[in-house]
Amino acid sequence: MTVQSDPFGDMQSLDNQICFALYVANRAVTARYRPLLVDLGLTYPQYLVMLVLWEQARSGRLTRVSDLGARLRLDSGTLTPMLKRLADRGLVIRQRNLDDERVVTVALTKAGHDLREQAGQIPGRLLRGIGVEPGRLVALRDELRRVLGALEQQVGASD
Amino acid sequence: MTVQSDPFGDMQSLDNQICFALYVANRAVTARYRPLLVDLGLTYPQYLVMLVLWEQARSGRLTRVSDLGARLRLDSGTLTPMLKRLADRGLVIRQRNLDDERVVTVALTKAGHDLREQAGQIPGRLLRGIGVEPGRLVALRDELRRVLGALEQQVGASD
DNA sequence: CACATTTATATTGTGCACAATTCAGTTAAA
DNA sequence: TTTAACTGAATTGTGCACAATATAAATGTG
Repeated sequence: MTVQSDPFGDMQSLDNQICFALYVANRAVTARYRPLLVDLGLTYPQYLVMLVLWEQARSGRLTRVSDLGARLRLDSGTLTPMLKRLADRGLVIRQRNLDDERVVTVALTKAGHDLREQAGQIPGRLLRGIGVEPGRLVALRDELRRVLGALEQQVGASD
Repeated sequence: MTVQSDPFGDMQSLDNQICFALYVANRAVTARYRPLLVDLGLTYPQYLVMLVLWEQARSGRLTRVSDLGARLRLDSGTLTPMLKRLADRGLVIRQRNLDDERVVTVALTKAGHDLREQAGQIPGRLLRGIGVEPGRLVALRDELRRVLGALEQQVGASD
């Protein structure tokens, strides 16, 4: 019923099917996080930043804006205002590095650290809410990583 | 080296791995479309709207804003300004339905129809650029659909 | 040292997403 | 038929993403 054979760009071509599925799935999953994250006063991208900061805190290393950017694949145009909002909420502190004043380091406040306990419930609640077998999710994760790996390896070797 | 065993929310829990991978992969793929779409003067969401309109045009049915919303899972808060931009570029015409003035139908202009020919090259160019075996992509598509199906079936039966 | 280049972040502007609200128009009920 | 409830789209406001540009600081070169 959904089979098509149009030579031109239609929603049935493989690339469209995949990219559209990615587009919709990403928003659907983010929407699943939303009600869980409002309790913490976080958006999903903010939650990702906090995850990185919590992880880094355990390793004892200072986190720079560029570290967050490398990890989350976001640039300063996205991160700077986001981090300012997190700072406004008292979860992080942004400060210029004394050695190299171009660098801004991002550190957790006590409130930022403490939030981690509440956040601990989220993964379980989300997985339960999705209602998909873990095996399927692992398969999805692996397929995503494979494609992502291929995408990030190349520079711009298209055409 | 990336194995962790933290009981609290960290980037290594399965849900974070999957959702983060989705988040990054979606942006990476959209970034791949961008240089191909600038030739058409479209963003990726605009391209999706055009794909639906091209498809609908072949079936002869009129497309309402709510049809686009149902297909793309977007609400009027996103679609209305997007469609206005497409109308400004002369690709679509928005008009109130005479029978039911609450409804707005979206129709392609000649320029909108004609753009389809150029768009026809995009799927192939994108797939070639990704450099991943079609088999893998099909697997990814199917896994995405499975999870998406599970997500969209439920209402809010979480907790 | 002076000067060009590079690096790290910030700023500006555009375009999604989405919650919440509004509003016109339709339908249903009293 | 007046009113109440509902529907479909538009509006408003917030928060990402990202391109392009700007700024300041560090680094390299002659």
